[in-house]
Amino acid sequence: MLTIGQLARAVGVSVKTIRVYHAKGLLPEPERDFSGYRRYTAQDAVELVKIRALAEAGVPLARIREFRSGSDAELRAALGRVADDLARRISGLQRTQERLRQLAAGDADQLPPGVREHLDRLRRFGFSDRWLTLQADLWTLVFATHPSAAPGLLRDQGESLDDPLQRQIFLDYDAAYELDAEDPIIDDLARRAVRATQERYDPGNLPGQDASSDIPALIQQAVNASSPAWRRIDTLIRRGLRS
Amino acid sequence: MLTIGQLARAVGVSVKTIRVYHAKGLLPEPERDFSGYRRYTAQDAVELVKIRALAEAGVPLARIREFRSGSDAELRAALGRVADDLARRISGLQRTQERLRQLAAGDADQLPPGVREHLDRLRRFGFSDRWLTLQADLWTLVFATHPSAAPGLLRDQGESLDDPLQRQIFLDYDAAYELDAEDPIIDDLARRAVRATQERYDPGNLPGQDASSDIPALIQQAVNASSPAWRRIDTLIRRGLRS
DNA sequence: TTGCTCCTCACGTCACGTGAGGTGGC
DNA sequence: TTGCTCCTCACGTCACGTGAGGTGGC
Repeated sequence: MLTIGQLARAVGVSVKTIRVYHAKGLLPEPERDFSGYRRYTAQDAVELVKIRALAEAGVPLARIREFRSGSDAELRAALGRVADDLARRISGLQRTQERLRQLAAGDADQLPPGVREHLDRLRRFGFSDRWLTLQADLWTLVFATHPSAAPGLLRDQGESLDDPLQRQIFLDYDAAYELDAEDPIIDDLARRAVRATQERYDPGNLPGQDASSDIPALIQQAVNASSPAWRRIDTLIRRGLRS
Repeated sequence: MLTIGQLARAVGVSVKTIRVYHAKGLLPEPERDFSGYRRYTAQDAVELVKIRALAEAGVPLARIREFRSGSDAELRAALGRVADDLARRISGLQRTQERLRQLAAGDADQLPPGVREHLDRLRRFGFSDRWLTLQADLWTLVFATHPSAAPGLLRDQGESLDDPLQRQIFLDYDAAYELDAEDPIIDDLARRAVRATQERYDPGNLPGQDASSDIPALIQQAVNASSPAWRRIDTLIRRGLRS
């Protein structure tokens, strides 16, 4: 009944797409008329609509062909999984859309909300410019990669600065940058940091140690790279928290 | 601060993706350290997150590069358009998901709902097997390609069969299949069909003539191909409806 | 007759993925 | 030292798109 062009228009695909599906064995080659043209039935159109639904859902063509050879029950189950996958992809795209709207609304080249204030506090407490730069980079990165978790983490960090004991540990950490890695001050600093962390957080619930976020670990690595002393403090703290 | 691998993990892309973005000029090449490794700042991560938002929204990489060179206002407007496009794509995917769920639930290899009954009626009215097959194909195709409009069109078709005059026209159409294309019966039939159509529908609101659906036209073409007499009827009816 | 559609190769494209073969960092 | 990461080509892949060069249908 239908030529390849008519079928293509009916289903909303290109002629080439249909020919590719024939070549890959997704859609059986139909009868040819006396001049060699493919002639399609409505059943072919129904098949093509099904194939398109799967292809649009992101299923690779090779897997769609496998579906055709499986049993009806298998196919049913596979379709369910594909639909679930698609649901996840859709919500991913909705998050992408949200980010686009945010980018369209404001200029994201500035510091994330609250970070400016956080940095101002650090400056007043006497932290070094190096530490401030590092913190600016850190929070920019956390906000860019984990927009939902970032505000909570920043608030937590702000609270820990309220405690003079904690604050002193951070100040000492900052100052340790230029120390020799073997300096005994470093061992003392690491011990205090471990104790303070254990008092502040439940064990097994340390911020930045949860599986959902490896960003702090990355930051830590990047931080470590810049100073042998900082590298040693990190090693000692990790050892202390594990034992 | 960050190596390419760390940046990749932070943003959730592959190392290769980042290198491709450098090669295509989407993301500027960062400084290298003394051993030739690329070293990224948090700002680079923010840039990369923006690029990914656009890429995930389906914007071609070449257009993303153009965005970077445009003014801020242009970029803002372009982002809005991208977000709108994405919204459309998302609702398309939601329809795809709905189709997948339907395929997972029931076996779609059978006739669409109501078509079986329609065909039974046609048989009782004395239509030929050829006509029944054609109608089965036609409705299967319409339901596959226009699932939301199809039930209404089928109901409309059912109603027109209630009218003995209309029904006779269809029966004569069916029977004309084997007539010579020059047979005067055909001219009479075409005149009656035009009159009935004009009485039944508002001019400019003929079903299947609206822009939203070229399916009936395709079907008609396919139908025409099988009989010179039917081809002639179609030509005469179109001429009659236009004048 | 003229424009439109169909046919089959063959090559192009887009956004990466995958080694190959070699070097640097903890 | 050993496994992991980085580097630069070069080629592969997936799902089509795009001619090339030719023929059929209204």
